[in-house]
Amino acid sequence: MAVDCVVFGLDATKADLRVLLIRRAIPPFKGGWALPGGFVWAGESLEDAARRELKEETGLADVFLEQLYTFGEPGRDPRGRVVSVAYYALVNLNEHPPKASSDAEGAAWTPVAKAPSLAFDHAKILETALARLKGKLRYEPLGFELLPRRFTLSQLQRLYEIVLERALDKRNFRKKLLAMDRLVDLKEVEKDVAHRAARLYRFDEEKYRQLKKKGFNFEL
Amino acid sequence: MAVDCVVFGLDATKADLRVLLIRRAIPPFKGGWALPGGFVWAGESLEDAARRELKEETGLADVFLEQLYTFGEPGRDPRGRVVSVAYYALVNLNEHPPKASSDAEGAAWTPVAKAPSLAFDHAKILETALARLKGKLRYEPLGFELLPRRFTLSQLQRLYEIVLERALDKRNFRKKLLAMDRLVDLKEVEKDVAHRAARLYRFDEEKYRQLKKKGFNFEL
DNA sequence: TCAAAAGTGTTAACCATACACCCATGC
DNA sequence: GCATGGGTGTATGGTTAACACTTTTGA
Repeated sequence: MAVDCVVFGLDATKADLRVLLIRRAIPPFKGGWALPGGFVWAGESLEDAARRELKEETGLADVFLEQLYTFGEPGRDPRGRVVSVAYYALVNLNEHPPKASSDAEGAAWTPVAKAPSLAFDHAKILETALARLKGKLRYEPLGFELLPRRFTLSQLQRLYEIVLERALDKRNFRKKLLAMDRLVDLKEVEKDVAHRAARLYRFDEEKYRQLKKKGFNFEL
Repeated sequence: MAVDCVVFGLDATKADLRVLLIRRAIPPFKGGWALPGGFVWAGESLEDAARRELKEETGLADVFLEQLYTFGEPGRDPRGRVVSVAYYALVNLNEHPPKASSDAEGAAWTPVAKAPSLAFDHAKILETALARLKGKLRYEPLGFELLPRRFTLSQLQRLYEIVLERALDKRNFRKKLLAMDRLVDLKEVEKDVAHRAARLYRFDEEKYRQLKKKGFNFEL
């Protein structure tokens, strides 16, 4: 019984979506790239195991984490029958620089488009996670997890464009998001930018939870 | 490592959604109601295990089956740590009368609204499956799995109304579904009904698969 | 003064919704 | 002939989509 984590991060400056990979320190696939993960302990819940492995292997803690899918084909692990429950996590890359430790000889934020070949069936897990992220972003405001707490509307739009892989109209995007009334205008602007400074916003989680309970629809 | 199955069936005549429950033949919870399921064999995939258990305990085979969620809280099974991968299945109740066998002393189609208390954390699994069914029905044409191969538009509408738990407008429903162009008019009508006979349709799976590849949207 | 990104409204097409009556059939 | 459910169209309001220019700032 194992868990694996697909951790997505957004590099706001370089405009690409990245995934956190580790180099395996132990066989099988020693030295190869893989998703962070490992075996579940006896008294531990699956989500706790995922968070523990994430912490151990990459230093990340307190991130958005959700169950993705369970992979259990008999031949997926050369050591024998290992069923793995995959989770996906979303983090803001700038606030969460990863550091390597114990099980992993290193961790690296790799652009998803350029991911190397991965150990086990991790390529398939990554693909499943990407599909889920794209699907979910369209009707739930997951995206905020990938941004800093204070962000501009352009950053938010860029995020949607990167994940959904298509261009969005600026005016329509703003209209729609502001109409959703989930954003709080912080009445502040960016500093030290070489162009007109943009307003900063934050996501209003409280309002979001209330509306979600009522069955509100957040489709983009 | 176990699997459990939430099998939904639609009783077209009585207009309710049912779930297939078994009476446990062995401890723990002997004699209590539970979802069909059991342990995964060594060389078997998770989905194969789910199908096997379904066949053994209820006689059902060749049904629509999809992974739902994995439940792994340490205390969920009194025998010790058992992680269970839950699947949900959709069947047409009239074409699939269940029969009991081996592990189960009986299987019964129970209206979901009146489900008895269930063994293990099966109530939670059922709840999760219901939420998934409702959510998915809105943007994927899952519903056809619950109907006979040949059905009327009224049957289809009733299904949506039962699962989504709200009334739908007849004219708008027909317009929308016919516009989706996923239904084949069989140029036949019902027989032996005490009112005007309705046209029969079938679902066009081929067209559906093609459109799905192109990212078409089936929202109702 | 230039470059770079922020910010802002209007129009037209489309889609969702609300709504009521006649039709075919078996009893 | 009546009860039952089948089948049909239109008008309105709201939502989405397309589209271009001015503003602010720092270098």
